[in-house]
Amino acid sequence: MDAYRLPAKLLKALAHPVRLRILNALREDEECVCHLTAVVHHRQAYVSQQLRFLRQAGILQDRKDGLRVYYRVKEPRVFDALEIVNALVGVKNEIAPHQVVAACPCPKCETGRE
Amino acid sequence: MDAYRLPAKLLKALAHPVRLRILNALREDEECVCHLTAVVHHRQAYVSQQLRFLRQAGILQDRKDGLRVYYRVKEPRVFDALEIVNALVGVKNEIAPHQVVAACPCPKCETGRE
DNA sequence: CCCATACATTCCTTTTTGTGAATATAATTT
DNA sequence: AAATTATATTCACAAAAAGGAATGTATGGG
Repeated sequence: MDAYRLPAKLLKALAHPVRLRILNALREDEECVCHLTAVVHHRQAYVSQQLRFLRQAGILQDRKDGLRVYYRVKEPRVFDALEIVNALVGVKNEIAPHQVVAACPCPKCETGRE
Repeated sequence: MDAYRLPAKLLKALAHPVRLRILNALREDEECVCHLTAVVHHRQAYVSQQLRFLRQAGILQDRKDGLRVYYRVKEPRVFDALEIVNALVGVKNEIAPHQVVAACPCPKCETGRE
């Protein structure tokens, strides 16, 4: 009967400030955990927890490459939904094109620093 | 700093099966509490709780008319967001054009029965 | 004024979620 | 193989949400 359980579950995964922030960092490209940790200003273990939450909700997908794990958004349409929500509450979050973070040792930040 | 708190709060209000069901009943028009209670198959007090939740989140608006209180969705754009979410999880909830409910004594259901 | 009806609120208990701390795993380097 | 680095998991506790039950309020009718 409940055609509402699944969407509710997805919405619940989205309904968290830190997770929204992570998703916003994944708007244009995949990122490694160390990068997300730096961007989001939380401990690595905590970020991993939220990433697992988003992964289990089917929102994120991960890819291993050596020591690093890269996360990406499975379905860009989530951003369409989030943009509507942002508009409804009068918020616009800018899409930063891969913020290079000093604390992040990943290749993408490395080349940005060169 | 947190441009993510507000959207997260709105999403949390949406992230609940019963509340989604209520919203779906409000797709095309306002409805009174007694009608929503009948449609949603929950106790009136419980429905009132969820309605308050949605009202406090700024999603619903109420209008008094005699004994009855009619609720309506403030911003139809929430349905756009919800439709994307539904599509993402592979659900489509049909828009029933004001289901006439036997248990509901409101004028809209009355005229439907005549 | 009393009663019935429609809706709201408050209180309480159970369950779920949030978050920190510590620890585990797995690939890489030396 | 040991150490290092990147990431994941587990445990414990606090905080919040879910939901039931009882009760409160307000409007309209007799």
